[in-house]
Amino acid sequence: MIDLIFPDGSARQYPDGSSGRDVAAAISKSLEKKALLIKIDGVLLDLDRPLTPDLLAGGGKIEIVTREAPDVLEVIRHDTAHVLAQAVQELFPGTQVTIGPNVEDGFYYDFARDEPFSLDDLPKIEERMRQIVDRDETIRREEVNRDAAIADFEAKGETYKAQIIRDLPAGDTITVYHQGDTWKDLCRGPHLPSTKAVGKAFKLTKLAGAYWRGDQNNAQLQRIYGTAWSSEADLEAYLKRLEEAEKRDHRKLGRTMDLFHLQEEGKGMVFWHPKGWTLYRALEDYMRRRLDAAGYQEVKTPQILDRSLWERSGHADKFGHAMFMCESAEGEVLAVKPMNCPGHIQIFNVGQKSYRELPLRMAEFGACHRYEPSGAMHGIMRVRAFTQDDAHIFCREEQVTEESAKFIELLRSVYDDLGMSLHDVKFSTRPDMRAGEDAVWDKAEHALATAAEAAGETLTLNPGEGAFYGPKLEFSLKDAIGRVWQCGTLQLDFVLPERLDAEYVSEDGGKKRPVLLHRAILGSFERFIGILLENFAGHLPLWLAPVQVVVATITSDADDYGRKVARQLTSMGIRAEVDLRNEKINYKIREHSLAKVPVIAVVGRKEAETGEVALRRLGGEGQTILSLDEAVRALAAEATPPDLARARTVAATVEVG
RNA sequence: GCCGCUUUAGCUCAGCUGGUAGAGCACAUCAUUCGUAAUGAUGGGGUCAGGUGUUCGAGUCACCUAAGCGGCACCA
Repeated sequence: MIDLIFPDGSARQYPDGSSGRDVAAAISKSLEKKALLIKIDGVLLDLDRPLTPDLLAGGGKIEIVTREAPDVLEVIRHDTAHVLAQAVQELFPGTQVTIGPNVEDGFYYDFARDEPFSLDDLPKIEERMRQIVDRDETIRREEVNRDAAIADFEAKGETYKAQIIRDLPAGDTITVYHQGDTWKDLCRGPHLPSTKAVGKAFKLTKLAGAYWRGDQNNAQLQRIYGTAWSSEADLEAYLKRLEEAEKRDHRKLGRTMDLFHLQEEGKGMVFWHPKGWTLYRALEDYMRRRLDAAGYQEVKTPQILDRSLWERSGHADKFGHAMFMCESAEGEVLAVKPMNCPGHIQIFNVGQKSYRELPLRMAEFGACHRYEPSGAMHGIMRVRAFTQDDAHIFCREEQVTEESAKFIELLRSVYDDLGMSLHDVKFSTRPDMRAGEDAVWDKAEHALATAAEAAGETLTLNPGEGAFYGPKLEFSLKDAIGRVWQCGTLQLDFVLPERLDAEYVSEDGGKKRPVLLHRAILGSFERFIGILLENFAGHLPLWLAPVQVVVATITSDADDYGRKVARQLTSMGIRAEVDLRNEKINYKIREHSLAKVPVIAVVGRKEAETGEVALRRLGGEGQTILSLDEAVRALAAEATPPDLARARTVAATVEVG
């Protein structure tokens, strides 16, 4: 007999070899009908899996899992991927299956087939998938012998599957799942009991090429992405959400808000229009104040520098293919800077530095150019010409922890001011192609991880993804449709100071190498502004909005007063425009609302007489009537950047105290 | 860079199986002076991404190139 403990704490015995289905059936017929999986000690298992003693070693706590359980969605998605694979193989004989994991909101499956799938194939595949669901094919787990399984898949021409089995660790149990009598796939499971349970709340969403095992030296497979949900309503809601998110695309907002454009002659290079540049400057001014306050010194280094410097730094070797080179009339070859660090080290190297000057924080809004691969470009988020909010902190080894903590605190405060929340913080360790001794890497990785953890960060390990000169922390944000972008970064570097010969005089009078911290908070202004736009769907906070207030007149009787209102706002530093056009107020409001102007000050004959303004908020319906003085004061206060607002509060407190 | 898709007026998009380009918005002019998301009329505007080919004839078919989009790979 086996002993099982139920969620309410009660214990019951069942005959050896009982499955979750037997247990559910013993409780009630309706539960058996609804049961899809079971959970033993927190682990999901097939409903029909015989409960052998080894499965119950963890105590034998059982839960019967039905469609409503949140865990089921993951299984539904994975099963939908299997149904997809079966449908594809039924419709396109000779297509090999490879892997089909879940991703956020759905799944994909990679296929090997000489002929490409076309978009027109997707509805046909979906139709076949629905048929497979209707066929209610039993899904059955089978443990198989490794060699036999390899031979079996080889015989079917499934070389990728055979390869996957070969690469599984020696002791692993190899399991195959059958869907009906004719189709099977290598899989660890668990799965639903039959294809009927998968349901039809799925949709194939996109087609893409993807390299086998993520390596571009391997064959390129064809990936079909899909989404799946436990109910049609959830699917509908998801598709609706996607549609809404697409409206927040920064490329679209850039056009409708007249912020920037890109064109063929400057691939990956942004033309900032007046309004976009105003936003950019508001952000840059803010960052400059924050850096000044945090003890950074701003510098400016040359845009192009002799190739030899990049050779010494190691960048030419690793990134030469992605650097823009230029040549003088005399034939000297210079590189357009792809980054600012070598330049900053040159400044550090002038004269003698004492340990007393460390930490030395050198900042630059550095315009960098990189020849990014054509397929990598994306709106203004991934471009070839961009400006980093870059800084390098030269410090002593024992200052790394404190400087890292200070940086993380600053980054958090900036993101907070900008209304952005971090998606995650990754810790990237030594890559295969790198500079520096392993002992140095050991030290650097340890120091950076310890510093980050001391600052209270939860890190996601990202092995092998560090910079060639050191490990890094990556602070990522999400765009409108959930893609993750690295923005902030903190990188610890023992290598470049060595290569470019940076040194300081230590307490004992000897020469020492400083440790170099590379860091950025926004990452690049271009990317960050893109994310900012998507995050706010264009409804920027007042202090960042390019046009903060439009004064809109109702009739020409109010023209003089309208001009006066705009003048007063402008005199208080508010970015205000006046719209005197002979258009209906409805039209003006619609137009400025579409342009995402946060505040419209409506003035007609009434306001001109009383000396008031009617303020209308973007997206809002009502209006607030204030006297002109009050309105100007309130808007000026609201338009104050958050750091200056804090400074004022502090100043006021001091005065009162 | 790789795979797939797309490219028609400033923007969003129509254009059937090849017969010589269309709408709405925007823009200009005129009329309208109006109270919180589109006033009306008139008008101008296109080497149909670029190139080569097939054809009596190409926006439409084929091929090449480029850019953009969705992924993959890359990301100092």
